[in-house]
Amino acid sequence: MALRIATWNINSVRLRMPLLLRLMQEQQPDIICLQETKVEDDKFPFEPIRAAGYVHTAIAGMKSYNGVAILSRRPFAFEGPRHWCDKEDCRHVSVTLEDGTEVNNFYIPAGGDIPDPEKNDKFAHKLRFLREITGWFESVKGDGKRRVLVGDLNIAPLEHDVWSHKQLLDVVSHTPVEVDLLGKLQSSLGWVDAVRHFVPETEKLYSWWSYRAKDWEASDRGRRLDHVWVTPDLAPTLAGQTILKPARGWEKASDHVPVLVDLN
DNA sequence: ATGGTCGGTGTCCGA
Repeated sequence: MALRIATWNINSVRLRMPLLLRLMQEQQPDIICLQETKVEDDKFPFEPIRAAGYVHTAIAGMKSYNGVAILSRRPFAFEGPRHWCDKEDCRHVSVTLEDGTEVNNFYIPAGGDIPDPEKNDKFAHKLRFLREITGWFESVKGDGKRRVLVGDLNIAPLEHDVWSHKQLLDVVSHTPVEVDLLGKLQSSLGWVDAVRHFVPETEKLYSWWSYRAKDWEASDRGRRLDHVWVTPDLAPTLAGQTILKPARGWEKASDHVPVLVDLN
């Protein structure tokens, strides 16, 4: 059975409900993983989402910051949110589909501006978060479960995942220390980057463009911060990818665009 | 080298 999964840092699910409905109609994903929903669970806008056919939901939200959600047309089991770094800051939900595939949706800490964990607690948090989830996946290695990992990982690992490798080497999201830790996370279960599976590493690829550029499209100073990974047993089922760049030009756009992957 | 813009909330913080 085919599965289309989408990940999107929506930057407020309430403000961008019309865009979420547009994504559903245009792309017909089976599963949508959202980050930065920025809403408490009792205020989550279930009604329009259910009406669009996404009747299965797993959410973990808080006031003002962070927040993740999995919206699905397929049934799943939800074991509740997981907590990392001794914080309940709504950065991860995972569910298990009926065929046993586990879907993990992460919002990894952005890490602030200064790429030094000694001087910047936010960067220290980002590095610790990466180490903790790596340890978690290493601990479940060998359990035979098929897994998908998606989300705003807030790291652009490859040279051509950023507009200028040289100019971003000291910029949080592309520094060697976090790229190295993302590589260790990727090694934990041998995760396959489902988008780069189809697009050569020599080709520029972005999923985020800053709000601060006068003309995001003309300057095109993007970064690929949003990812879809699958465990090696799922790699043969990969059928396609879409980074929905036009969504950056939608009215009242998020600064991130949806990333979609098709599995057979 | 600098500052630029968003969203949610509250008169700033985090991205």
